[in-house]
Amino acid sequence: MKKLYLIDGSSFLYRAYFALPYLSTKKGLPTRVVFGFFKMLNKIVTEHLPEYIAVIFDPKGPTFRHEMMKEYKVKRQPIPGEIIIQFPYVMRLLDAMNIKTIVKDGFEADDVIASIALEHKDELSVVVVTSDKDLYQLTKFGVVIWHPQKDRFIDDKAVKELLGVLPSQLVDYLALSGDTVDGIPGVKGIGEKTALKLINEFGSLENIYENIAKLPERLQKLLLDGKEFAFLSRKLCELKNEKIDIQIDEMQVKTFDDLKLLELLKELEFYDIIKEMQLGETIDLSILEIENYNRKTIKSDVIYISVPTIGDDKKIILFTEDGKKIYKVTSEIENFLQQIQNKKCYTSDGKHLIKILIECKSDFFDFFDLSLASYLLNSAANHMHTAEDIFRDEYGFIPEIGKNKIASLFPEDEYEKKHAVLLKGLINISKKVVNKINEDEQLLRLYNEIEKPLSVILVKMENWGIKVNVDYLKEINEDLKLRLDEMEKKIYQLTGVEFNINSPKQLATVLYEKLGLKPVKKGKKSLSTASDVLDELYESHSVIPLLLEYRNMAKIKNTYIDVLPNYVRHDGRIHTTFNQTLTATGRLSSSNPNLQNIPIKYEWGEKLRKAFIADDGYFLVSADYSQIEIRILAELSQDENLIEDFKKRRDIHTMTAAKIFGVIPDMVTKEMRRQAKTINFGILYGMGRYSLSRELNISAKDAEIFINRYFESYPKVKEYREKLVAQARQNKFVTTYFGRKRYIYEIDSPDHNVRQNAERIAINTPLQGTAADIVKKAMIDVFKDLQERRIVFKMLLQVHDELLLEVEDVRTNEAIAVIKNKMENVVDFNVPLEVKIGRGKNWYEAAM
DNA sequence: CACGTCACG
DNA sequence: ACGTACGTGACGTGT
Repeated sequence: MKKLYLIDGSSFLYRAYFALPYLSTKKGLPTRVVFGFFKMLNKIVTEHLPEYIAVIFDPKGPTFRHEMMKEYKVKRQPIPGEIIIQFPYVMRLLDAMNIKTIVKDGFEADDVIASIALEHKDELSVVVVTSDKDLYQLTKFGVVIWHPQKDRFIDDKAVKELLGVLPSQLVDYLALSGDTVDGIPGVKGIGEKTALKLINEFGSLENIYENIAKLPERLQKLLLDGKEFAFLSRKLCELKNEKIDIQIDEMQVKTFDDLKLLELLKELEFYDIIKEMQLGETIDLSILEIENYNRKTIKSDVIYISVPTIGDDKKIILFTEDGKKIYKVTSEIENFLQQIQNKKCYTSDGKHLIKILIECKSDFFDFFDLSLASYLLNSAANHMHTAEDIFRDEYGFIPEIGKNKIASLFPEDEYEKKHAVLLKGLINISKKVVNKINEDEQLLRLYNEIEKPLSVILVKMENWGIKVNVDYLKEINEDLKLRLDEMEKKIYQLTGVEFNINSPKQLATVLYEKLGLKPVKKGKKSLSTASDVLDELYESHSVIPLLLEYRNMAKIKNTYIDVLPNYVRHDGRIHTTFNQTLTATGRLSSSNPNLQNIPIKYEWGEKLRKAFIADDGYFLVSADYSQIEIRILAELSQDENLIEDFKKRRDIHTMTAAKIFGVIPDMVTKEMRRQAKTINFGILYGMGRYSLSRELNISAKDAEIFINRYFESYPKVKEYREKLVAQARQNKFVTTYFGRKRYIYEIDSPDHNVRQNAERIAINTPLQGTAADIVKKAMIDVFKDLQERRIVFKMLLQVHDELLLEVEDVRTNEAIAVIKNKMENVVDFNVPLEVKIGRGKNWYEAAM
């Protein structure tokens, strides 16, 4: 007889959760539930070989609770958050495994399982996979239970052996003993032993109560007190036979969707499973050998180039023709570069290759930058799309000589060997990635028209660097040191203790225990001393203002003034690194050092920015988009009111204030404008009433009123936000104006917090991302125009909505006009873009 | 290496 | 009942 396996989904979820140790991806996504779920399910599929299979869940997934139990206020163990978080992944897993998932509105999983089992019990051998004792009832109809923990089949006889009662008595037994796992209350004070004795003596619940007088007094009392619960429990346990509209064909076992499954397993970082199942394409590494280039004639039209970073001075290039052999270029690099001018070249770090080209004074030639394409295809990946990242994504491991067996294949130097293996895999991946990006017209355009040309500019920016006045930094550092010493002493004086102010833990002890300050604002593990908390305590102790100032100064000293001079190279300039393939939204990031978070506020921020200077004969020019994200919101939502405000060049926060407070713009006070500004930003971030109330220090109710007033004033904004969430829910991704994609799988999470966070991401990403696209395109346009005009300039920094350039002083006026014009006309929106631009001998002046 | 904190947009 | 804004990078502390 053919086999039908009905799997109790929640049973698997819990089993996986409790049986395994904590497991999570690099980014912190817990994964043990999906892992265990897969293992168990895969075992069933591959070892039991059923012809039909289905997994059944309660209607609201793992968060389901019996409605009836709510009425009776029966407490069930809360669902572990881990299970809730991983539930969407389990659903994706089932989808990828092509296994029928059944969730019936209004029907408990148990009842659905029972109904289907009974429907098919005669023509199929039905196996119910569960550890839920409720379902053991089914054995009386010849249905067999597979218990995943005990790893055995259970039939009607086995039920009697295991529990001591017949399947037909099971409900009455559970009505008394309860089942904590399943949330069946049972009768208080009666455990498995007593229940068993009673059932075996009297047979049924009714019979027990009829003969209650025969029982000892203590038991009588327990039974009478718990009578309501006993019958409720029984009702909960009874399986209903419903009409479930599922055709047997729908449950037919199919082969897995290997591609989907691989994607998911990679995302969950289940590399062992990928290997085990041989899902990743196995690379034939055996033909690899490394040979010296020696001015060889390169025959192939397609080559893959890798430039390993060995040391600063030692340059080597590895390349391969059609993946047949790896060649090493250590000398004759110019000759090599000459030869490949007209070939189709691939590489996984374009910026690096361009730097080599520049160093070798070779002409620029075109190549395919795998990392940029890989980034566009999945910007939400939790890595930087380096060669290793891309390789690991595909094959599930990183070649590591020594640990890995492939090591023995290489007689050459280890470092090169590792790269040779990478190279071989990356060739295969390149082909796939090229195909994938060609499928999405918009991503292809982003690649060709934005990311690729931008990478060339970024190289130049990194190479140029920005001039820093180190002497000046040392000077103000002396000041800073003195001031910090003073403040330290004062803080000790005011608190009466000497302690490490930089230790949040010690500071918390001093503030909250020694000084007995307020019952605190917030705190998870230790009590928070964050600045917003201290702000609220501002009046309660004279040390608080000092602490805030001390923190600010210490931060600027430790993070900037002490550190930046170490980054200044012999040319007197700091060369940051711009990462083009990191952020989920499409922004750049800057590191080593990060020049996108140089302080600007307060006394010391100003002082610091004055250290970034123009060379003699140059000016720094700073150009920044004003309120670009709100303008983009106006354009994308096509909200007439918002568009009009910008068209008439009105102050947007004032206009918002006028609308939500119902006054004319002239009546808007500073405080009203401030609140409106907070709301405007909140809208961009998908903020809710609670966070707004916290931010504005008003009640949640008032915050809600504000938000409602906002949406009444800008109705299309509300629509647009809702549209984005709906889009995300449907596609599992959102896009920017230019079609940049961000996948958001969490949008389906049953966990309220996770899902709401996903919704905020869905709202914010198109706005932040479109801004990022616009600024990137602006960089390209500005660069090109200045270059065509032969203006001597250096593009130095991009700080999300600001560009900083160094321009020859004699043509600064012209350059300013060009920059402003290009930036404002990057896109043809209904909403005007506005750029504020200034010049100066230092960054502070330029951005004033 | 995680955490709390804080710098920027 | 709970916790609460998007995107980053870097520092010091403390396990």
